[in-house]
Formats: sequence, structure tokens, C-alpha cells
Amino acid sequence: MKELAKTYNPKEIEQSIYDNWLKQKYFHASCDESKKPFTIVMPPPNITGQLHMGHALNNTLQDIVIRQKRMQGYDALWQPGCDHASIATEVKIIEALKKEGIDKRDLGREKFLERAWQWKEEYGGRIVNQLKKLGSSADWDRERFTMDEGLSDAVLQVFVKMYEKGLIYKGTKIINWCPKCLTTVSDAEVEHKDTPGHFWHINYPIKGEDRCIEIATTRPETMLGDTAVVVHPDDERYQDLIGKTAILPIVNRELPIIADTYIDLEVGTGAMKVTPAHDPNDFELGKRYQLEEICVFTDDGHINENGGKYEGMTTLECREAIVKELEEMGLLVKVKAYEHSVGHHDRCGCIIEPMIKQQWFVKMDELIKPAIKAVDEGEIRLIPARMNKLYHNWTDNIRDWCISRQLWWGHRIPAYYCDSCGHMTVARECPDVCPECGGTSFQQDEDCLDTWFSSALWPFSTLGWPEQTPELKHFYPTNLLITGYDIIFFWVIRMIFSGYEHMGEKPFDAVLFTGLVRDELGRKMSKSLGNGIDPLEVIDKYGADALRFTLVTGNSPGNDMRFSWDRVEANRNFANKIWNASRFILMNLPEEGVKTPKEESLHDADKWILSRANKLTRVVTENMDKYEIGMAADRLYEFIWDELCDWYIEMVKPRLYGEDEESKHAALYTLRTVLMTSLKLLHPYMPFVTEAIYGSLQPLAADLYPEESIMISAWPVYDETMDYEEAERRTQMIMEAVRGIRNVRSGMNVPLSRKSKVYVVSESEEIREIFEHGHVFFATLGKASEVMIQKNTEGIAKDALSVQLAGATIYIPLEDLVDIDKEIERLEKEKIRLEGELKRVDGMLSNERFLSKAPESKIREEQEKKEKYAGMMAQVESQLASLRRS
RNA sequence: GGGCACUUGGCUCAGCUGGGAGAGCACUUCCUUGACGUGGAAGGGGUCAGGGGUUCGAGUCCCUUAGUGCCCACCA
Repeated sequence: MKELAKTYNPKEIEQSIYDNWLKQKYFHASCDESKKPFTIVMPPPNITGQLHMGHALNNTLQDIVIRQKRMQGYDALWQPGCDHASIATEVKIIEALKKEGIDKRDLGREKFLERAWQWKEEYGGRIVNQLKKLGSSADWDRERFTMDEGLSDAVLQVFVKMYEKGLIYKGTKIINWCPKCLTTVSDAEVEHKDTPGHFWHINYPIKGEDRCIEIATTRPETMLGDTAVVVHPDDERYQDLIGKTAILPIVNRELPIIADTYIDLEVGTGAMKVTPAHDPNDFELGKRYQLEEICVFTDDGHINENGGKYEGMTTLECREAIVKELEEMGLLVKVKAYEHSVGHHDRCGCIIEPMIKQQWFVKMDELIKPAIKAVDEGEIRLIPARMNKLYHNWTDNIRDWCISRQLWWGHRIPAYYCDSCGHMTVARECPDVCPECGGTSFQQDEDCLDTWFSSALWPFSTLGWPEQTPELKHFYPTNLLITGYDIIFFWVIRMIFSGYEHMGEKPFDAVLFTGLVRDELGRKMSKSLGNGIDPLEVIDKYGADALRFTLVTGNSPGNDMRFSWDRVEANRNFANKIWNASRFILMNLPEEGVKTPKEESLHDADKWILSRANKLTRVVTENMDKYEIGMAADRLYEFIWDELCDWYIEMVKPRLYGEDEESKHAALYTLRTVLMTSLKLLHPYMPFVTEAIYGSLQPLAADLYPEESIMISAWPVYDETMDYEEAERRTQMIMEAVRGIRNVRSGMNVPLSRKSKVYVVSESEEIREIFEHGHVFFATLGKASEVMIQKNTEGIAKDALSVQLAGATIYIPLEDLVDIDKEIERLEKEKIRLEGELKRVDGMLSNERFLSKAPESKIREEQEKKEKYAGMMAQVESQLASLRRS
């Protein structure tokens, strides 16, 4: 037998265990048609990424589910891979180039992409290695990358197909422009923040009249592109101005004054300038009234040639200059502080500029329908259910998805423009001949696709689509997705409609949402705050098992959680507890193992713990099946620590050291069996420590547990013939007696070394028999020098202390180790407690409405309690009386 | 402007479809018993945010008030 160290040291074992799992190919899903599949696709981390707590939580949950399913005999596939993270990666590479003094554009597309691939080779594996440290049992042999040949092919296929169906189109619309990243971004990537700003009230003179119309704006610089002024048709203030013309100050452009109900009478002056090129609302208005769209900004946030003398200024400089000029002209009426919502780029944080540009879009209205239906009708279950509302939040207001990005790192749009006639051909490959003019040279569209365009295909592209692979057939649709609720819009929704559109089927049955992992103060972990806790540091200090257990307990799905070092330590201690309990069992188990004993030789206590373990199996399995991961973990913790370690192991010691071989054998068998069940149930949560122990235990039990690794061993199954209700009841009675004795002794500060006689008095033959049977451990746990079990109080000193149980009384002779006042105090407390209980029960039982409406079983239950409490109360009272007499 | 969540012992949080308030950490007292002091035994501590309602019975369902956090929204 391998000797286990006195304390569990995760660092010593984790790496070699993991390496062995890899070597044995245990993570590999065989794609075996005869087995039922269970599939999880891993949300692909960015290749630029470093493991953070969010990943750790996410992947721990996925690993727990997939390990359990694997043990249950499923063909369990956890499909891993990485995302090329178009913009995130490109930004990093640009930064790296900048340090070398190189500009992206000088380098050119081809050389830039070379650098990007180099970067991918260098850093792409980093996060995967970090996931491995966590114990992740993903099928690494099947690792995919969104820019793999196969996945790129999927992207091309989808793009062309959708274009041909009219679901993808090229259009000129107002889009979100990031002046720093120099690319469009989708609506989902714009973060609206309430930002303090100003309302500038400006007078626009009316043409040919000696008066003005006062408009209010938060962005004076955009006035350079104004092409109208709009008021509400019912606004009495401006009735006579509708249809007239205003003169745009500085620029002297003539602006029609139009009326539209879009205007809110309450806001500002009720008159608004219209800048169709730089505001989404104005854009709509512009379309409605055929207004001119005058773009006045350059892509990098400066004023362009349409800005006249302001050309070349930044937008902010221009704002100041214009305000100053208006003031000098006497047209600035007033400036008010005003808080308004400003869109920021979620990645770089700078202000998004609405611009009109020609871009590629995915038409959403039809595409989204099956995705809405699937969630509404429960074909795809979101956990927790309240996420349905969040989901709807987005699906109900969906607009066409802008998918083109002015970036190089990503899937290049497969549109080709004929050099001679400009005709556009969308095809998987560059055409040989222009169908329009017969030209033979083409330019490919410069833009790339939004990163999420390829991740939307992830559940089937990773399985080989568009090839009809066996994997695709076997593993799709997948069963579960586990991800953060923050990417519902980016990813979850898009996978759902993509699944229906391209596969004709949902991508997964259920989505389990995780919350955010916050720091100990409840703050979001972020780079800028520097409060992030590195999961690898936690693993290094306390082990992966402790981290995993911490992340999945004390938290329910979709709720944020706080990280706490205290909890990690507590869970490390739990790992150590199992380690030591196992060490104890291994020390006692004979080399040749233990045969299954006859049922008669099992002690009540053995049956009790076997029965408890059996019920644990049921409750853990049920909870895991419901994805109540944390609940199952709590139960395991309680069972292993309280019932197995604190009770059963202590109960069993006298038998292990005693002479009765049959009893000893039964105890050892029970210990071995229950430990094995516990380890297996715990394995998905704490894979390393359970595997380490299993490695020592399994050789002693190879007949029943042939698998050389716990990872591939069979998941325990609840067996109703193993429910020993009677033995549970009997054992629990003795446990209650032991607690009572400990309570009395502790209440009087009796040192453990001081043993005393213990009398068990009961008129019930059956109860006396229970104590006779449990005598072996009752004596040790109750610190008894001698245990007397009798029918009456004969021979017991009058002043003996007593503990009342339901059908028996325990007496401990007072002798000289006792403080009478303390005992009276204790009994008084007990009396008060019983009085309370009796009052409650009486209240219920005397309530006619309760008697008439509550279920029969509940009423009977309460009646039984009443009898029990009444008996105990009588005992306490007589005990008190006799103590007071002495 | 909509919507969602949270408010339970000193701290961090569990508590599923309503039926005697729980855990971890912290705290008090005791214990070097032959698995573990990363341990064991016993214990203190909560009007489950406030108010109202439904019910025989509410931390759990409904309404409402307050505080906190988050999401969505094209009010210039």
C-alpha cells in the first residue's frame, strides 16, 4: 500500500495526475454510436487571454458536469477551442508594433497577418495550459480555433449562403464608429453611460426675419452638418415657424424648419437641430424628409473638409471654438449642465461616433423568430429562468447586425470587386471571370467579419460542419452551454439563431448562466483596479480542488459571488479531511481487501452509514441532473465531514481495535464501501484529491472496483434495497443519547478523561435492545466507564443527572464531578425549550382549521411530537424537583 | 423611462415546488483519545429590510415602501 502523507499536499500530486489522465486519453470522447452522447462546447477563450476567475468558475462547472456524465457512461464530449478575438488581438498587435516604432499601415496587410499568426503561436496555448491546471477534462485532441481551415470554411459557407438568401446585405446606414480603433462596432459592443455634459442653447436666425429659433444641443460641433431644424407639430411656440427657413450660424446654410412628432415638447427648447450624418435619430428624420447628409468628421475624430475653417481640429477643439464664436456672435443663449447617455466602445472605452458608412449587415427580423420561439416554448431552457427576460430584452428590440469591421485579423469578407466594371461577386473563392463584363482581375473586400460571426457557429463548426462528420451527427445538438450572462447578446442569441438557420436545429438544450466573481469587497475584478485575483495563484497556494470547490459552493446560478480566501482555506481543509479519513481507512484495511459480509453481520451503525451514503447518492445525482451543482456540493461536504468522519469513523473505532473479527470485517467493508462512494460522488468537484486516494484504495478493492482511475469508474447508483430505515432510526437514537451525554458533561465542564457510569433506562424492550446492540460505540462516544441498560431506575443514585430521550432516559451518577446549580440551569433551559415546543404543537392541534385543512400525515406527525415532548417534560420536571430537594 | 436581482446570525452566503431558521469564517469554553490541531466536543448569536394581504400555517406566494446593485432604451 502506498503511504499517504500526513497532510494533503496538492502541489505534489496534481501535475502528475493530470499528465496521466492525458496520457491515458481519458478526456477523449470516442464518438461511439452505441453510447448516448453528452456534449458541452466550451466558450472559446480569446487567444490573447489569461485565465481569470470568470474562466475558472465557468470551466469548473463544465468540468464537473462532464466528469459526472462520463462516469455515468455517456459518450461525454467537452469540446474546447479558442477564439481569434479579432479586435482584441489586433489591438494588442498594434500596440506591440508601436513599441517597435512600426505603424500597422506601413507594414501592410500581409506582413501584419504574419505577425498575428506568430502571436497566436506564441500565446495561443497559454490559456489552454492554464485551464489544464484547473483540472479541465476537455477533449484537447479536438481543440479548435475560429480561424482553423475548417472553421473558416464554415464562415465562408454561411456568409455566401446568407448573402444568396438575402440575409446578408451591403448597405449604407448610420453605424457605430470607434475613432480610436478605426472600425465599426455592433450595437452590442456599445456601452451607454450616463455622462455629465452641457446643453448649449443656440439661436438660429430665421431667414428674412428679425428673429431666431432657439435650439438646444449637447454637441455644438455637429452643427456643421446640420441640414434642418425640427419642432413638434403641436407646439404652440413654433406654429408660425414651421415651413420657414433658418440660417445655420457660422456656416450660413439654409435649414428648413420641419415638424415631426418625434420631438419631445419637454426637452430643451422643443426645437432641435437635425444632423443626419452624426446622430441615429437625426438619420431617421433625414430619411423621412430627404434631408442632405453632411458628414463633417474624419474617421479618426477630426473635422473634415466640410467643416470649413475648423477642418483639422479634433471634435473637442472644434466644440470649444464654435461655442466661443457663437458667444462672440451673440447667438449663444445659455449653457446648462446636463447629464446624458453617451455610447462608449466597450473595448477601448472611447466615445462612439455615429457615422454613415457603407457596411455589411445581417438582416435580423426573420432570423430571430425561431430563436425567440425556442426560448419562449422551453425548447431551450435558460437557467435561471429569469434570464428569459434578459434574452427578450434584446430579441424584442433587435436591429440588423453590422458585421463588417475595418480590421485585418479575422475572416475577410468573401466579396470580390471586378477591376474593370466594379461588379461585386460574393463567393467562397475569388471568381475567374466577372459575370458582368468578363474581366479577370478582382479586389477582395478589405473588411473582416465581426469576431462573433464565427463564434455564432461554434456549436456545429467545431464538430466539423459544413462537412457531415460522424461527430456532427453524434454530438449535435449539444446538451449544455455554461457561460456568463454578460454575453447573452454577443454570443448566446447568435448561436441560437445560427443553429436554427444552418442546422435546422437548436444548438443546445440548456444554458446555465454564471454570475460574476467579485473581489472580497464585492467589486468587479478589473485590470484598472488591480483587484483581480489570479486563479493560478490560488491553485498554487491551496490546490485546484480547493479553488474549484470554492467557486461552486455558496452560490446559485446566475448570481454574482464574492471571492474569499477564507473559503478557499476552508475547502482546502475539507480536502485534507477526506485525505486523512482515507488515510485512516487505508491504515486499517488489510492488503487482501475485504469481502462483502453477510447482511446479518452488519451492525446497525454500518447499515446506517450505508443507507445514508445511498441516499446521498440519490440526492447528489438528482441535484446534478438539475444542474444544482452547488447544492450537491453542500450535501457532499456535510455527509463526508459530519456523518462519515465525525460520527461513523468514531463509532467504528472500538470494533476495529476489538477482538470480534466478524464485526471488524463488517466495519472495514462498510468503511471501504462508503469511502469509495463518497470519493466517486466527490470526484467531479475535487478531481485531484479523489484520484490520488483512489489510486491507493482501488488496489485493495479491485474485485468490485476494477477501473484503474476514478475518472473512468462508474458513477454510484441509488439502490432502494440499500435504504435501511430501521437501522437509521435505531442508530440515530443512540446518536441522540450520545449528544445528550456530551451536552450534560460539557455543561458541567467534566473533563473527557473523567469517565462515568452511564445508565440507560427504558421500559421498552425494543429500545433496550437498541442500546445493547450499540453498546460498543455508545460506551466510547459517551465516555462511559460502564454502561448499564435496565428497565427501571433501580440502583441509580437519586441525584444522578439525566438526559431525556423520546423513549428512554439516560442517567449519569452525579458522584463528585458535578455542579448542581449548573445542572438546574441546564434543565431550566431545557424546560423552557420544551414549553415552547409544546405550546407550538398545542396551538396547531387545537386549531380547528388546521385540523380540518392540513393533510392527515401532518396532523399525525404533530400529535406524535406532542406525546414525545410531554413525556420529556415530565421527566425534566421530576428531575428538577429532585435536584432542588438535595 | 422600462426591466431584473438583492436585503436571512459579526462577516460571506445557502435555503427547490409554503409545514419546526442553516453552513463556512469569526467568537466563547473544553480536549496533545492511536486519520486529521488544515483536528475534535459543547456553546452564544437572527422580530429572515419595513408595512399590508392570501393561507390552518409565509424567509418561501401576492401587493406596497425603502435601500443597494445590475441590465436595457436613438430624449436632442
